[in-house]
Order: sequence, then structure tokens, then C-alpha cells
Amino acid sequence: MEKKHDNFDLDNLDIQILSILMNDASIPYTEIAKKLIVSGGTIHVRMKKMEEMGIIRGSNLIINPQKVGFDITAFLGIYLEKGSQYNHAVEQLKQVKEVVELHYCTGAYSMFAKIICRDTTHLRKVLNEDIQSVKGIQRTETIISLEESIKRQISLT
Amino acid sequence: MEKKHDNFDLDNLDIQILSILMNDASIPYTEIAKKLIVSGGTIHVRMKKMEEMGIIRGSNLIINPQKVGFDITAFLGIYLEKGSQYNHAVEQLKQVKEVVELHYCTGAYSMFAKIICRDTTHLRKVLNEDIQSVKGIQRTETIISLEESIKRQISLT
DNA sequence: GTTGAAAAGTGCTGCGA
DNA sequence: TCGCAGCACTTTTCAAC
Repeated sequence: MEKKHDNFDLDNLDIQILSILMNDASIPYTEIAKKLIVSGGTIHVRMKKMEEMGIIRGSNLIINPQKVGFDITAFLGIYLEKGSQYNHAVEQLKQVKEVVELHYCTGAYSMFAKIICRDTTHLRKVLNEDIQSVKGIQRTETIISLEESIKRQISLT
Repeated sequence: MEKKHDNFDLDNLDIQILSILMNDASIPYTEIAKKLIVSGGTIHVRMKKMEEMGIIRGSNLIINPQKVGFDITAFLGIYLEKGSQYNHAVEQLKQVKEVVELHYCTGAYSMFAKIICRDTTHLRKVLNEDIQSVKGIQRTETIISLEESIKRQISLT
């Protein structure tokens, strides 16, 4: 049977269950079952299968960072002296809790990070004290987000 | 009473509840109550308060994009011809479902996007057909993520 | 694989302190 | 403001299809 895209062992029902829960993980299985016209037990079986397959990583409560005092989102292009210092730098940056994403990437930068800080003073402290002090990091370029216009999950359909 | 940081009207209990649920939204209130040595009802009241304050945006099921066939994460620096075209460009980019984040930002780029695609063919199609065709977008620079080393929420404590 | 219903666990509400 | 107890709802399991 030909599908539009190869989604491994997932059928349409799986994809639809994921699509619903990706936007709101608190929707009860019974309600999903009604919407997709299957029984609650089926939703449960499918979810369990997808958890075992490692497709589902877990669930997050999404908060508004600004409302808890974190006002600044910034992206950081990081230049490493040598590529071989990557693993060490990752371990160091894991200790910096303001770093919420870190990517090893192509292009001019060796690594690319997303960080969230309380204010400009906090940002400066993280950049100067925490990031720049990591061995192997040569220099960084900072892009500050003034507005987050889109923030969503991928659409599977 | 002096606190380490100003978290608006949140006390330590609120922060601890959020910290737990941000990492796993499926943990039952009763278990949180036991851990923090308060009643389940108290957790409920605090959560309701924070929902009304707009601190809690909702909850997401976190999936592994690679396991559902989305193998490429890329960041896009976008140059606009004129800053005034920002609002229009945002509306256009909202229609491109591969764009999962969009920021209005400082620095060389006018806007900064995160996109998730199935493969290189898909990425090329999104860049050439969907992104470049948006009126006002002059050119883009693409940074492809080869590995996501860190992916987490901010730590409130 | 799916169903439907029973059993176990959790969320919600109101009263009392 | 918090804690306790009862009710409603959800999740989980399982025999049968």
C-alpha cells in the first residue's frame, strides 16, 4: 500500500493521535477515541506501542517564560578553535542551565545555541562568564530575539 | 521577604510545581503533593491560579521527529528588503508548516526561523518554493543542524 | 487489532479548620 | 489559605470478537 510519506510503522490513526496530543497533551484518550471513532482501548494500545518505539519522548508543560521573569531569548553562533573540542564543549555547556538548545551544525559556526535569560544583565553574565570561559570556544555572535512570532510543533499531516 | 529573583507572584511552591511538570506533564498531582509535602488540593489550586495568570500555556506531547521521518532541522537567517514588510512576511510564513519557530531579531538578519524537513529534497523545496517566494524576503542563509546535543526547558530555580 | 466494560487510580469540589 | 473526604472522570486491563 502506497502512502504519501514514509512514516515508518505508523498508520493514519497513529499520526492523527500524535497530531492531537502534540498540541494539547491533556486531552483525554476517551475524547480522542470519540473524535477518531475508535475505542479508548485502541488509543491506549497505540500510545503504548509508540512509547516503546521511542517515538514519544514525553510531555512538557509549556510556560510563558516572560511571565516568570525570563525576558530575553537569544541565539548564539559559536566558533570553536578546533572541531575536536566539540564533545568537551557540549559537556561544559550542559552545565549552563540558560542554554536550552545546542546544535552541531554546518556553515560558519561550529555550534549554534539558544539561550533564555532574565534580562540584559543576566545575558551579559552568561555570555562573559559562562559561555566564553568554556575551553575551545573562540568567539560567539549573538542574535537577540525581539519577538517570537511563531512557536509550534511540526505538522505530521 | 527577599527572594533570589523576582518571579512576580510565584512563591517557591509554585516554582517547584512548574519545575516538575515542565519536565513531565503526566506526573499526577497526588505524586507532586507527596514530593512537596502538601495536599493534592493545594497543587490543584496553585495550578488553576497559574493558568488564570497566563503563566501556563498548555502542554505538549514531545515526539522524536527523526522517528516519524523528519530528519533535518535547519535554522534560517532571513534578510528582508524593508523592515516594514515584517508583518506581511510573518503571515506568509505561518502558512509554511515546516516553519516551527520565527523570531524578529537584532543583528544582520531581519528574521530568524527554525524549520524541520523530511530530507534534503524536502528542504530544498521549502527553501526555493515556499520561503523564497514570500514577498519582501531578499535572501536567506541556511544553517543545518547535524546533531541536537541539548534540548530542554529553562530551569526556574 | 479492536471492542466494551470492569477495576484501579486521579482530578475536582465543597466543607471545615 | 490549607487539608480532608466524596464524587466524577480517566486510565488501564482483559476476555471476547
